[in-house]
Amino acid sequence: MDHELWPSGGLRVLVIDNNPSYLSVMEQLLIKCSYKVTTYNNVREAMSFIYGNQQTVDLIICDAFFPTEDSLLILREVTSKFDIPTVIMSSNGDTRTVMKYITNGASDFLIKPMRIEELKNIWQHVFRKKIGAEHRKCNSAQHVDQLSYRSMGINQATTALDSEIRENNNGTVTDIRDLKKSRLSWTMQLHRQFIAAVNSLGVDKAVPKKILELMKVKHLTREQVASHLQKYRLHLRNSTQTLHKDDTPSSSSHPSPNESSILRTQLNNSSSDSLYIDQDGCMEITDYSLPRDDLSSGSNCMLGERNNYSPEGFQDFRWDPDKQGSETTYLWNFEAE
DNA sequence: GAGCTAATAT
DNA sequence: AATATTAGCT
Repeated sequence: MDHELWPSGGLRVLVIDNNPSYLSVMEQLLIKCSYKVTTYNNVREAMSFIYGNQQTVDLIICDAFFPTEDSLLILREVTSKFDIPTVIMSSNGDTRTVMKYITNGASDFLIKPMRIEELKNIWQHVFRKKIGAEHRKCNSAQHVDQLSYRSMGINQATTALDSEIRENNNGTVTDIRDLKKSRLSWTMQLHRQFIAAVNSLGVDKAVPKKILELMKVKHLTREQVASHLQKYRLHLRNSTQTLHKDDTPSSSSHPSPNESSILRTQLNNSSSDSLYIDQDGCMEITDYSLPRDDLSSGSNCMLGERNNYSPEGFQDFRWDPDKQGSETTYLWNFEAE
């Protein structure tokens, strides 16, 4: 692995704060920590600088401006387009605010006034991102990564790696914070757990809250389940409709799919023992028993992680940020016509 | 507040 | 295209 990781002159940090005097404070502190510093006191200029220098900005420190949306905007933009680790700073550290930024991709949240000790440590976010990216690219080369980082004397990086990237036997990501993208990806696995929950409740009795409880997935929200459920029901309607279409061409329509508890789902991946293919080329879920790795089973996802607030087998969702092949994502196959 | 649906935003 | 969020309603 080629790690031209430490830029010779120090990591290049871009600081954005609407208060110029605080900007210079930050600058001095950061220079003491031997970073290279660029400062901006307004968002627009900062953004255009980022666009022009995306390869040479290692880290962004951005104040949470009063119009919250500004810093959120930067955050989303930067994390989604350039993948530059971004640290938010603010004097207001209430949980809700912090959550907002963290869930939108912030690498860290620092509370003003900044202590120099904290700034000394922020370099690790740069490597956390890189490690994360490479880790996802070549799963088999984890050790190489760790070794090379270790050999570079970046002990904290490996510590961070060990603690931040946790996977269990199923290859399931165990903590949301390992994932940089902020959008949930409904993988086959996650969808199966969803289906299992829905089925064990009964299709008509399944509501987001109950499903969420049954799924036992850490950090999954009711809203996300609701959204998925909405789409799932759409899918159900759609496929039952297409099943019945053409038999009553003009006279009546049947908008009510209150059919059965038969669930038709179509999967883009034929590797499941609980599925078979029917005439339509659809796969039908025939085994409603719960998958081995989700609810009910005696499974306990213990891998000695520290913040495991789930003694009873909670999982985090498994989303893969750079899935190109999408071999794990669930596909809704609607009729093209 | 929870849930549903449709519409809209990202 | 998939997911998230919002609005209007029960």
